[in-house]
This record gives sequence, structure tokens and C-alpha cells, in this order.
Amino acid sequence: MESRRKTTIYDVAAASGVSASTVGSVLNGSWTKRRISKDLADRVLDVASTLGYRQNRQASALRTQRSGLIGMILPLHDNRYFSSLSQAFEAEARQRNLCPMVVSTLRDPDEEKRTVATLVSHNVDRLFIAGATDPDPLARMCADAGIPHINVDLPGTLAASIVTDNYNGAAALTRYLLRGTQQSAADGHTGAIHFIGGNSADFNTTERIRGFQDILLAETGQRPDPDQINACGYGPDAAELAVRALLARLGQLPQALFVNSTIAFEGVFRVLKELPDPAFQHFTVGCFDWDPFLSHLHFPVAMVRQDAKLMIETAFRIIDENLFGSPRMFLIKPELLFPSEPAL
Amino acid sequence: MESRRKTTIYDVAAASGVSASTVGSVLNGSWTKRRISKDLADRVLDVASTLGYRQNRQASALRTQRSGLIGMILPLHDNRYFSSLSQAFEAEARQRNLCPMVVSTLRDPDEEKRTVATLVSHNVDRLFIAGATDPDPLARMCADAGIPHINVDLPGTLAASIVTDNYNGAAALTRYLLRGTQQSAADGHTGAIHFIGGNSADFNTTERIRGFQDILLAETGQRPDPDQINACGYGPDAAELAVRALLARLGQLPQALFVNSTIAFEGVFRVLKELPDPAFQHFTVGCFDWDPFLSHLHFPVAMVRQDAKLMIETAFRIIDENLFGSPRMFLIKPELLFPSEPAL
DNA sequence: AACGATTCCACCACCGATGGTGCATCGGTG
DNA sequence: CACCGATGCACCATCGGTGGTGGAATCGTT
Repeated sequence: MESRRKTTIYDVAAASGVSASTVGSVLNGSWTKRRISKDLADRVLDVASTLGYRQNRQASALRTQRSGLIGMILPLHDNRYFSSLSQAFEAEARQRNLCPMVVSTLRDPDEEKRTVATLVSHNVDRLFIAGATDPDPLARMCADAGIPHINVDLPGTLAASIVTDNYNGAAALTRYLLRGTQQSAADGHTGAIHFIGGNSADFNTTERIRGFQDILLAETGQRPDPDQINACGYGPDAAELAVRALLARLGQLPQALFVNSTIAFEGVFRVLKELPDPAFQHFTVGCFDWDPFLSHLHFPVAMVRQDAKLMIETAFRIIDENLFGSPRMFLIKPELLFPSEPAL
Repeated sequence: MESRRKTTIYDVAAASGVSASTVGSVLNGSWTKRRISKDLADRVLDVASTLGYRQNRQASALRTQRSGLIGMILPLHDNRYFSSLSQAFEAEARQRNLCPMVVSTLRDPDEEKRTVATLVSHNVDRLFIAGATDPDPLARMCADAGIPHINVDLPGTLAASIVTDNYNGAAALTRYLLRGTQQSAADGHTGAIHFIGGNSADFNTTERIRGFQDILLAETGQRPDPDQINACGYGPDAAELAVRALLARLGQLPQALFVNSTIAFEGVFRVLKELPDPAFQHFTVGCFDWDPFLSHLHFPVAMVRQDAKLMIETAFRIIDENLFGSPRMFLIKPELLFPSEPAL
């Protein structure tokens, strides 16, 4: 317990009467290349395990220039989508015998830079830049350090990017909502589809809005009013306020609502749950995000679920094949989870 | 872009015409102790920044025996409770200028050992063992390597443990459920409270069951039947089956249900959502876990929310003050989120 | 002018693993 | 027996910082 310093290859060497370099090569598997006899190797392994030897990765990394670490930054952990990115990232990292370092940067560009600087200092062998507010400076830092890197979830212009096909996902969701409103319209109810949540400075949100607008234009023949779109930010409170304002303005629910995240949906729901059941007769709602409990509410909710696993797998493939250098964008189709009926 | 190797203190030294050790001490802040003139320091800093110098942490770690890394293992990322542990862990780690490494171990004892071995190899300065299936061997590995460590969420016998006060949390939730059943009983409805989910080999679950049983015994005068308790594991499917079986056996909903996690609740809900509204007249339900959407269902759900932030803060305090060595257990009171009315 | 006290910086060993190189030893061949 | 290739392992420089130590230069005193 009080052996203070960890045992090194020198300790193992002394204990087994061989040289440290021999111990080293036995322990890292290169002993066959060095034509070390199996007998000796076994003896060394035995001694090493009784002494509880564990490789010092920094010494190894210093020498070999490979840390065995792989980093990923993301906005936050406490979120279903991002944490599923983490989970997928870890699985792939493990397969490659790399130790994952996932650090959140709180949607703060400065924190992003500090964190990447730290990860660069720790010589991560690769870096995934996920959901970064400002990816390009980060990519530059990696490039300067010679670290393969790739953008995930939000695209950059300096490296390959793996991004959800927000446009087509939003288009599909909008079509679903339109079917609902047409049903309502047949019932003599009028109104419009409204878009709520997200940040219009954010690539994903703008793409979704684009999909939303294009479908409305294509299928109704008219471009939606600007006041049908309210990218009121992330966070439930802003969404709640936005919906209350909308409700006050319209005097009723809109025909349909495109909610841009589960976080926003939380705020929206605070309003919806207060309404009487009949209010939902002519209401269709969809969420560009996924949460299991959203399919359990007392009215149907369509969801678009981003395919975190496929995104991460694709990112690994691109980076494994050294294709990360060209700033290509790879779109990953999200999963569409629509209730069997367009609306109630 | 193609400077291949990263710039070192030797590069900075050559470029500024001073010795490497001077550069080193300037860059790591020890230059005042070494009585290096402010002029020189400024010059060196200038050169370093134009050369884009970044410290090589492995070299530093190798020399100083401090990696600047702090590790935490936990069962999985993709879970509200565990990911809130991660988020709190990161915040505290940052305050201490340590780079967080949070790695999930999938509730697999072997994976736990492998992961801890990896983190030990990377010389994390401290290790948080959160929700480990088998914490003691992990604690031993840390002790052997001289790494301060602490158990979180699940206790061990070899180091301090920070654990939710499951017993009293469960007791409070059970009292809530009982009030609901008493209401129902007053309405002439009978039945029993059932416990669903979790793993009875798991300390947290056994504590919760103990709290559940003790309150029932204390307030109703009789010990609950074993078949009122079904620790059917984590995972929604098992919980769904368990509730279906229960429903079949009772011919109706029990008076109240103690659900041991949101994951289990997902399975429970698949059944509940199929039932007609009147079935909920005499039904009270609580969940030992938290999810925002659970407060939004069409019937009230009581929740017990573990205080991840306080747990992590406490763990850091204990480890900062070097009190992690004695296997004391620190109980953290969870937050009780009960609907204002006991039941509908 | 001589001398001790400061100020300021260079030199160097070291952390632990790695891999190129060198050198015995051994078996086989002419 | 001399020679040679193969076998099996030791020696040593190296990766990039760190911090103890030594010593030159400068300043202030008497």
C-alpha cells in the first residue's frame, strides 16, 4: 500500500535479472520482433504481474508521440442527443484501443478554445469537434498541432463535417404537420404552422427553417410569414414565453407547431398541459429531437431523431481513412418517428 | 501547417537566445521564483506565442508525477442522472484546473477494471468511482498506484463513499404513496403498493426496498408481501413485462406503484398509456428518479431527484481534504418532487 | 579597490518507456 | 579448426519539461 512510487520496467528488470529494454519489449508486445525467447518473456510477464506493473502512458507517449487518447468536445453532457453522441463515441474509441476524453464546453467559444488547447496539450491522437459554436479556430489549433480532427453536428469550413440532414428532416416533419393541418382545414379550421425554438445564428436551425419554409412554399404556394418563425433560443423558458405570446396573439393554438428541440418542447408543454382537451382537436405538433416520454403524452407528437450512432461511426470512418482534411460535408439522415395517424 | 512537430521549449529557447530551462520556467510561471527579469520573461512569452508553443503535458507529467487529469467512471452517459453527475464533475474539475476524463463502463465489472487500469496508466491525479458494480477492486488498484479515489453513488468498503440517502428518500416516497392509497381506501378501493425495477443485488435498490418496507410496516402494521416487490432489473422491457404480469394477476392497477428509475418508468408507461382514464382514479405512482416530462403526464407522478451537484461537490471536498482514505459513508439528501395533491 | 550580497540565468540530471545498434553465444558448414 | 549466420539479449540516446545547483555579472559598502 505504501510503495509510494509505482513499479517501473526498471523494477521489473531488477527483479527478474534482465535489462529494462527487454522488459519493455516484453511488456509492449514487441518482444517477438526482438527475438526474445518465450521462456524469458513468460518469466518477465510473471514478475511484472506479481509486482503489479502498469505502463506509464506519459513516458510511452513522450517517446512514441502517441498518447492513446482521443478527444471529443461537445456543448453539454446533460442532454439526450449529446450524451448519445458520447456513448457512441466511446464505443468506437474502445474498438480502436483509445481512451476517450469527452469534455463539454457549454456553448461558450472561449471555453471551446481553452478546452481544445488543453486536449492538444495532452496530445490527443484525434479530436472530434461536436456542436462547436465556432469550429474553425479549433480546427486550426488541431492542424497546427498535427492532430487529425473532424466536425460533428455543426459544420466547419476547414475540415470534414458530419451533420444531420436537417433540411430534409425538417422538410419531412413539415410535410407531416401540413397533412395534419389539411385534415383540420377539411374540418373548417384555419390557422398556420409555427416554428419555435433554436438559434437562427446556428447552422442546424437555419437549415431546419429552410426546410420548413421550402415545403410550405412548395405545398401551399406561399412563403410563410416571418412571424411564423420564432427561433427564440435554446432553453425551455424562452419557448414557454414564445408560445404564450403566440397563444395570446392568435386567441387559440396554431394549427400546427414545429418545435426545434426537446428542451424547447419542455417550455411549450408547460403551456399545452394547461389547455383543455378540445383545444387539441385541430392541433398537430412535431419536435426536431427525440425523447421517449414525448411519445407518451396525451396527444401525438411527431419526432425527428438524429442518428448519433451513425454520425459517430461515419466520423470515425472518415478520420480513419484520412479523409478529414477536405472540408466535405456528410449528411446523416435522421430517423422520422411519426405517429401512425397524422393527428388525433 | 506542415511544421510536423510541435514547437518545444527548445525551439523557443533557440528563437529567443536563452536557455531551455529559462523558457520552461517562464512558461510554467515559476520564473519569479527563479528571479528571471520581467523583460526576459516578456520576450520569451512573446516568442512562444508567435511560435504557437503549447506545453507537452506528458513530458511535464513524467517529470512532475502530476498529469493534470482527473478521472471518473460511471455506468453510462446516456442517462439524465449520470450525465448530470458528469456535468457537475466537470465544473468542479475545471475549478481545480484539472482536465476531466469521464468514461462509462456499461455496468460491466470487467470493463470497470479495464477502464480503471487505463486511467491509472494515464496517471489521473484523482479518480471518482461512480456507480461501480464492484468498487473495492477498483479502489485497490487506485491505492496500489497511490491515486486518491472516492466512491460515488454506490458505496465501497475501502474508501469514502458519497451516496444518496436512498433509505429516507424511499421512505418519503412510500409515505406519499400511502397517503394516496388511504385516500383511495376512503373511497372504498383496496389493493397494495408495489415496488418495480432495479436490481436487488444493488445497494441502492436494497436500501430503497428497505425504506419501502419499513414505512409500510410502520404505518400499516404489516410487512409487505414479497410479491409486492419486483426488482426486475434496469431496462424498460423487463419493467413493462412485470407490470403486465401484475395487471393480469390483480385484474386491475395496484393502488400505488413505486417505480425505481425513469428507465423502468418508460416500460411501466407503455402499459399505463393503454389504460382508460378511469383506471387512474384510484392509482398513485412515484418514481425514484427524475425526468422533466414525467411531471407532464396526464396523471401526477411523484419523483425523487438525486442531488448530483451536491454529491459531486461533497466528493470533491472529501478528496480535497484527504479524507477519502477512511471508508466513511456520506449520505446526500435527494430532492422530493411531489405533486401538490397526493392523487387526482 | 576589495569584498560580500544580489540578481539573473545556464547547465545538467532526471522522469519511464522505446527502439536502433552492438555484442556475445551457439549451431552448423567447409 | 576457422568461419558464418542466426539467435538472444544489453546498452544507450532520446522524447520534452522540471528544478536543483553553480556561477558570472552587477550593485552597494567600507
